[in-house]
Amino acid sequence: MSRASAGDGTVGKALEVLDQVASFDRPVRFAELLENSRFPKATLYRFVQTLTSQGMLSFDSERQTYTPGVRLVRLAHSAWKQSTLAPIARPYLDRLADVVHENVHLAQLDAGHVLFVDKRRASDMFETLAATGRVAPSYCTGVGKAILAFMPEDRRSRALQLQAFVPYTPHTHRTIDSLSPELDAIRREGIAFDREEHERGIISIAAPILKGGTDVIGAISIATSTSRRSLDELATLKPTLLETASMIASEAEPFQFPN
Amino acid sequence: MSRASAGDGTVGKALEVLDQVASFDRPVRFAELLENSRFPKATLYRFVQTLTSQGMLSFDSERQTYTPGVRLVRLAHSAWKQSTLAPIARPYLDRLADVVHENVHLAQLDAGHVLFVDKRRASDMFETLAATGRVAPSYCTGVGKAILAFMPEDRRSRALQLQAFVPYTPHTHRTIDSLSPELDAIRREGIAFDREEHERGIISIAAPILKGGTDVIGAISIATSTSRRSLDELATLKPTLLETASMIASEAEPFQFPN
DNA sequence: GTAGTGAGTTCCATTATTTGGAACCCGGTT
DNA sequence: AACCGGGTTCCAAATAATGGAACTCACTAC
Repeated sequence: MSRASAGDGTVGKALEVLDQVASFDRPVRFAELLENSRFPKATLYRFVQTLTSQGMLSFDSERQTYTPGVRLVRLAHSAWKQSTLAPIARPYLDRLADVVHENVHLAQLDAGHVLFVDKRRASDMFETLAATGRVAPSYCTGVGKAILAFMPEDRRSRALQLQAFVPYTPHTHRTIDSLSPELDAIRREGIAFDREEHERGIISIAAPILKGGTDVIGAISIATSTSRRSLDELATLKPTLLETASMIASEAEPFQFPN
Repeated sequence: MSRASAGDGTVGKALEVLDQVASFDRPVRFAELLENSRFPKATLYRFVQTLTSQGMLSFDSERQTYTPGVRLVRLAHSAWKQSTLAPIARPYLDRLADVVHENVHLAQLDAGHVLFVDKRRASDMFETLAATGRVAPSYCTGVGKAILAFMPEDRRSRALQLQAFVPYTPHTHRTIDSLSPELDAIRREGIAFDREEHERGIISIAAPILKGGTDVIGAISIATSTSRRSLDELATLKPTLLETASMIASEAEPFQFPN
């Protein structure tokens, strides 16, 4: 869970606190933060004060709770437009969603987690916004495995180290040892499947987006429910998916994306 | 432009740098930052290093440029869901967009700027995501003026102080003195209009979202182009807009939102 | 080919900020 | 009236930030 080196001075510590607040996913009281914090009361207090005064946190004085602040929304807009595959991939996702009439996801990796940076939904057009920025584990999602499989060895093992291997469903991989052979297979096939590993009844087919044919910079997937489609049906979409991925990759070529 | 007190120590300074990078809205070289920075070279350099290592900035090593980092996208997801009117307002915006078949915006104020936190578009469903988090000046937009008009006197004058009064179009207010009477009118009417003040050919009608009938926590607007509708036609939507605003307000009642 | 230039990077003694234990405040118990 | 626990403030000691200057490296001009 912890990011980079804690050796990033005061700023790193403050951002750690910010992450902590965000990780609650609900308004949180100072005391709750204190419990789970490595910082002493006074120190944590000052951080929270600073972050609030900076608009990175917002404080509800009636309930005495903190939530991530609106300033982040502004900053993220800029981040999304510039550090993300989303703007480039957008037209391709549109087309893909149009053709397959299923959910389409675009993901990148951030500190060992799959970060959904864009989404198309066949039916519900508003889910999109709410889903952007959501994170999911990499070891049990299609996009996650697609990215993992094509990462350079050292980064992969570091990313895997961060995984908790929570058994979400009966099909979830429980150890690195059971996951590794599948990653080898994904590397060979160029395609990954999510076989109800993260959520019961949800399956997906995913392809890595490979810059220069080798470096993963993200992944796209088509996801659906077992009631709508079978894995075999999804498999027939492999050529379409791969083609889309490679088009995105070639357009992204000139840029450098975090991976 | 500057936020809060600069007295927020190292963290505040680092965030200032982050804002600076974001404000470029394009990949930016270290030297460019240095030019417009109040920090000496070595200091700025360390900030940029720290922020990059923290994932708040991302560095393109080929071009030697910085952009806001993906970590922000993750954090913003949480912020958007919790510190924003968006989740509450969502169903109401949907309904409103359905009825009027025009662009519908939801905005809040962040450090003197209008921050669009959600959007519905009659025609293009994907604009939404790209538009969220965008900022606009408050003195020349419908939502901005609606919010300004209902802010407490002291906050309003502080917010106005931050405005540059850039003359975007011939109709843009050029001074506080020309704006003030209109704000008085808006306060009386409960409704604000954008009469092509920000962008030629774009008009809107906006209503504040008033918590407890008095405290502005945001605004909604219906925007369109002069080629589609006239100001008078927009004016007929006043009751619908006001009703929607008040419904959002009453649902938001129990929470505290930054304003 | 060598001096010059400018962006980016590192060094390190000085300086300013952060740190955190402890004490304090205050509304709500017992 | 004493107690409690979350929240807030204080301040001397410890630590991290600061920034002027020096260095590297790629590129250009002469």
